[in-house]
Amino acid sequence: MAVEERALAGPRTYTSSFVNEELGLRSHFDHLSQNGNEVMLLKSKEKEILMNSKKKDIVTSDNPNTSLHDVNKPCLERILADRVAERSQFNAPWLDKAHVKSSSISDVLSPPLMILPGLSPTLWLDSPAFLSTSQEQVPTSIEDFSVQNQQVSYSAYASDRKDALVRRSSNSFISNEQSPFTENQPGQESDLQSDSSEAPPEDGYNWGKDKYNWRKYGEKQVKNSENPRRYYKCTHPNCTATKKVECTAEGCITKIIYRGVHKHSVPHPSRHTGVRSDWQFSDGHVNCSDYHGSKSSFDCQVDGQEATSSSARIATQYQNSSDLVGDESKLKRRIVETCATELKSTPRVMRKPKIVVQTISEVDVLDDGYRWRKYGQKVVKGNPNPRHNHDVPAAKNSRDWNHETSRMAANFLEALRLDPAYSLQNRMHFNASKSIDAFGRPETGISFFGEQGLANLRMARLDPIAPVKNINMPPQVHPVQGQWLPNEAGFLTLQVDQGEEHILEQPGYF
DNA sequence: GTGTTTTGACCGAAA
DNA sequence: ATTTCGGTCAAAACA
Ligand SMILES: [Zn+2]
Repeated sequence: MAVEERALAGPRTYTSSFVNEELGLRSHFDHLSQNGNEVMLLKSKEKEILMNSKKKDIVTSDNPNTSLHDVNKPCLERILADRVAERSQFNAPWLDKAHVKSSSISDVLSPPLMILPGLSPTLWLDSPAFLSTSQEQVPTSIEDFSVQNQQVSYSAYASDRKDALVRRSSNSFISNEQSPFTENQPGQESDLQSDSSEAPPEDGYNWGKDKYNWRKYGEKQVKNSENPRRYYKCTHPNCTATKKVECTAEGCITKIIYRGVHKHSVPHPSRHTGVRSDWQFSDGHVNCSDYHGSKSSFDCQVDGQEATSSSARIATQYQNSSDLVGDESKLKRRIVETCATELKSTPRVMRKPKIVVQTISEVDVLDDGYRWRKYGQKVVKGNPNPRHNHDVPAAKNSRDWNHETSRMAANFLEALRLDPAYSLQNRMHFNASKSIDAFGRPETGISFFGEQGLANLRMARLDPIAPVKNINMPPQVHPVQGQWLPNEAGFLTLQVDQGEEHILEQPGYF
């Protein structure tokens, strides 16, 4: 493959700066349901944030001094996953709901987590999103987004051994893999790596696979890492998404770094009637269209009156709509995931994975019709500490601020999507509440704040006009440039990168 | 014949 | 100016 990355795209009309991404999730659930298997997500251990200021990555490492490390305690991720399983109508036999509701969450939320007054983990899990039935899988809360997305993002799959195992030889499990949820085609799968004799990861959770097809284009031994780094590029035409994977000799994935956003749908597992959802998050509106043509949307509105310099409220409503707008994603992001390396037996499948890092946005495609490759970044004079700017969205006016806050919120969602427990384990302050809105409908709210910035996400759930099924995707992350970084107090805050002004200067955005 | 992986070369950025 | 490093290229090998 050659140089399409550098080819100039023809001028395009700017429409939106948001991301459009399709993901097929329902098929996963279908498969899980069909096999009647359980979903197991191993807990993440407590993490401590380390900063590589040069790389602008957040790296965390194991902190053995936490209760999250205790295998015997229920894992929040498991709990959340089980909720998903529950909602998806497949078994999750290991969940002890009574236990969860009574005390286990508190155990999971180990000391580093600061549970604010008013936040009840039980309440959190009792949010409408979790209690909704499978007939109305409307993402009504952040939890909903995060959990469902975790399913997608990390391709959690049933612990059925055949399915849990990588089915190709060599290291090609990284690339060109069908979804583990795809129905097994006996003839096809037989020639693949027969790992059936090996023990699958106990968590039944394949952290190395995802729903895209990748082509390896390089491998390098990087410093300070005993494992080589392998470079992969999405095989989809004109897609610039890449990922880097570090693997032990045994095939245990220790680190995955995603970069870029796929500009296409998830490659469809053939012959499977999966449900695909298209999501668009465009200027206050989240539109969703699933595979069966049912469409829905909800508004993500910023309440300007509450939008002060320190807080904002984003009200989310669900409503029936079909105004999907063609939009191309212009966001390039980097998602770094670091996994623990405790794999004992099964090669190529991560055991007890550990998701660590946050997203770092990096735009290389601007919406001016051309593609741009970032070649440098510089701290501007007079800005001694750019990393600590923009805790509070900087804006020229309330609309700017609203947008910025909205993007912060979306990034928060993304953070949770990557790891629902992340915010907890990294001392992200948040608060959650459950209440009844003016129309008697339950609503779940979550607020998060760091050093200075404070933003409230308040998502009111409205009963959809028509039953909305299979809405499994979150609003897409706004193309904000920044990352979640711990501040001096150890709180995680979104840091909007300096030197990325082009983001804010996108026409039609502010 | 096509698509992918391997692997040393190559390149730009930073030290 | 030179070295180091991370990332990419691309030809050859491979499936
Ligand atoms: Zn792609």
